[in-house]
Amino acid sequence: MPKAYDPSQVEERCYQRWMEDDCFRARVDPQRKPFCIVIPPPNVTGELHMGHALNNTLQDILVRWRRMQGYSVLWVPGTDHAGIATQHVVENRLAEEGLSKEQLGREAFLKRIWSWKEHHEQLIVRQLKRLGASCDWSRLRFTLDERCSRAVREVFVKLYERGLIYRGDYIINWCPECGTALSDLEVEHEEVNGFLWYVRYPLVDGDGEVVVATTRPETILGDTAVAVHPADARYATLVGRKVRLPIIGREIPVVADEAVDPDFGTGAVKVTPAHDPTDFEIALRHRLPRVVAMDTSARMTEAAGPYQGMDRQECRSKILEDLDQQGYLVRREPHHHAVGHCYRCHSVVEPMVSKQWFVKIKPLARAAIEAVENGEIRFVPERFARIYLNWMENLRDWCISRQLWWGHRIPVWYCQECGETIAARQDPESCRCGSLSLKQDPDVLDTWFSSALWPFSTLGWPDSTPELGHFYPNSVLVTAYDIIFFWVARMIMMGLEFMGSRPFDVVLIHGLVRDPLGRKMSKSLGIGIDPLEVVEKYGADALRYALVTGTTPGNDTRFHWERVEASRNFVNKVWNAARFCLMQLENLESTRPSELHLTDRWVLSRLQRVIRDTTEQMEKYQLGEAARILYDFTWDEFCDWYLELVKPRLYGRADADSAAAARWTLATVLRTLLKLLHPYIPFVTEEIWGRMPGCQGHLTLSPWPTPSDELLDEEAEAAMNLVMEVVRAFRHLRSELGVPRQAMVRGMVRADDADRARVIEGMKAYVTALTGIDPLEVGMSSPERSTRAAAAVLAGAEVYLPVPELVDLDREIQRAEKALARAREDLQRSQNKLANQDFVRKASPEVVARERQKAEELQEKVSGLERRLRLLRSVR
RNA sequence: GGGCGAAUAGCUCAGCGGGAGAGCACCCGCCUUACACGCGGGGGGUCACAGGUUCAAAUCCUGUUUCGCCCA
Repeated sequence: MPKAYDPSQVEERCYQRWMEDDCFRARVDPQRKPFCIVIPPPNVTGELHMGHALNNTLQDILVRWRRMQGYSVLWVPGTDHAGIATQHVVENRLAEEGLSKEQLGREAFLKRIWSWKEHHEQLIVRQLKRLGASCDWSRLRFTLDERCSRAVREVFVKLYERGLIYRGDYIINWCPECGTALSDLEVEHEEVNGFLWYVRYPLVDGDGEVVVATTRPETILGDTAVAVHPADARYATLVGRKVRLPIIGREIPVVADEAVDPDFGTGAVKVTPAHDPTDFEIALRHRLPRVVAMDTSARMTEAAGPYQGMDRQECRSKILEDLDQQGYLVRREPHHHAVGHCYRCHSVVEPMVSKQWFVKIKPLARAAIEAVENGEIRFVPERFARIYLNWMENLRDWCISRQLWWGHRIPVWYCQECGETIAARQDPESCRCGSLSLKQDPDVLDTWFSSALWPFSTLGWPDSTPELGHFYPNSVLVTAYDIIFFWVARMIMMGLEFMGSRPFDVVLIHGLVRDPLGRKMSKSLGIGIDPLEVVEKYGADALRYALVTGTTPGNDTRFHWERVEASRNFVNKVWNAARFCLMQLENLESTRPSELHLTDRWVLSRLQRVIRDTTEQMEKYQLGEAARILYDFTWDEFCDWYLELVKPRLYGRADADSAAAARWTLATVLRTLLKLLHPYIPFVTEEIWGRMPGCQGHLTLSPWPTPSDELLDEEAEAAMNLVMEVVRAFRHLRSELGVPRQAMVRGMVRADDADRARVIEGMKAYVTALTGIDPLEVGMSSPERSTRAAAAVLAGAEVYLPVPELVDLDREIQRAEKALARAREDLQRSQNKLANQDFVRKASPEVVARERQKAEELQEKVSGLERRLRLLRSVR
């Protein structure tokens, strides 16, 4: 076994063995409780980033843990076709070859994307395997594969039949760059410093005028009214009159509408129904016409008169110039406002009237709100439930059509003869009217429409498969908070609508992985760190451990190489602890020895608590906290204390029974620790497991430990606490006095009572082994010449190091005084508490008992220090 | 404008009603036959601020400040 653990020699081979033995295959077993997670499908656009690494590590921890607990576990892997993003990337590739998708044609272009998809899907699967993800690979899905597509059609048609999907002319967000409509969610609002322009609109009758303020002067060309607030006295006389649009001269009415904010600008606003959502609503109320002044490539239309053909930027500058020249521009003031940008290409989005397909959201949202309100679906941490509800409660209809080629083609056909609209599960051959001339809608669906079905489409829906019956609802959904609205909310709506029940019990939310400076990792900024690079350098176990420790659900984390290094060190620590154990375990006795040593009883007792605490934390999804408990126990108690304590029994010529008990304990603790650690660091633990005598099969399929009450041993824990205190005291004194490490020195322990004396007497050899104190005298009275010794006073015992040549009496007095002052202070505080009747009456009995014990110990310490000081002062 | 989060050791962060913690960094001493990816010892914090609730507050409530995020 090599001295340092080398993940590159282990991990891939290890994963291969799991696959060969089919460890991750899910089986529908009604006898066992199901545990099912569907992966948040990564986009086939690219490769995995650090966020995916975190997301999948969390899932894998849960899945491995439940599998060991005996659940029938299914983790469904898969990828997402990511409409806009993937089409974009492939289009860019084409552009490099000097080609456009139009030149290629729809079919050929789609073929290109499919081959892109094949390549990236493979890449992603490989990456997930490198991370250790224990998915059931036989069930790999893709949002655009045949099964998922069937589910999409089924849902679309059903919603259409139920009147929950409709097509119509409404204001949508248009990205001129991507050439498609976007949903409200796909628009990112960014604060920009722009201007507010004040423009004069002369009255048609008489010589008055209205001044309106606008941030988008080019939309003047689409104005069909001016609106004021009905209660605004300034404009009361103007309502019902007409103004003339500057430059193009169209006459438009002044209307009164509640939607106008009298405090914005002049209180009079221009109304551009075809290019602004609020104005669109106003126009409906006042039956105003819509003038489309800009087309889908953000160029001005015929309606823009002299500006026709200009793009929006150009038009804005030109019209401002013209307005100014013709005396219509009153003034301009700096204005800070939010402008919508496309979440994919980042160009400015234009609100625009357009014929699109929508999902009526209100009826679906109602049930989705209720499911979270009544606790059917639980968010961890809980605060995300409020965020979810807040958003769900004021939703607008969901625009689902996209002017793309890559995606689920909308299953709707239009009859070229009678104009009938047909939504169908199977491609129809003919119309009801008998016509064969049907044309399918050219658009595709929003990617999130198909991801919304993921929890059941991956299990075979709309067929009623055994998987669907067993694994739906899913147990947990693990995802970052940034797609709660995009994805989680929509899955809940669709699950409730089509399965009649929630898609999952728990939504476990995690944060984003940021760079060391707290910036969002971004490939374009060159500050992304490739998880595979980390895996290659430090191993997957180290990366996994680094990602989940020191984090708490829902909070962002920064990626630090030092943390990975620390995790690598931990993995190595486990490896070496095991190496030590395995060197001792050649002749493993599998039966429990009749007699256990104090140290055995102690470590076994502590182990029971660790089993209980880790499991409890995991049940609460506190995976970072569980990892911390395991780290502390493994490193501090098991390695630093137990392994050192056990050496004399194994190396020395101690009796065979004791050595056998030691080996049994080593094996027991190590075996249990490997199990507990396995969900976090699956590779190294499995590798060690494979080398342990008496461990059969795969660790990953072995049962999760349960704590045994019979091994809990408070007496042993108390005794060991005293021993450890004594050891620490000796080490401290040696270090303080500068006694060289190699030098054996005499030491004494005076115990306050016989029990304690017996404990230390019994552990003499071990104290010596750990401290280099030899001989060690244990008694109940102060040693002779103790004034010439350095001393430490503990609760119930004193420790002496008689090295007269190194002891400075004044320094000893000082040390004792300092310790006494501190002990007295602590004692006082404790006594005050206990003297408080309210405390004794109201605090829980355990707390009071603990406080009493603490006061007692402090009293012992104070008395001891007082004795010590009297003595020291008397000889001075 | 509405909502959410953060503020704890030099740095990065856990802890979230009863003894201030970890990793890294720092200081001292060690190649002690599992591990220098290590071992032993040590220093370092009015837990942002101001009120309140409570026998008890870093932890709960209210307000303030600073930073970040989401929605409109």
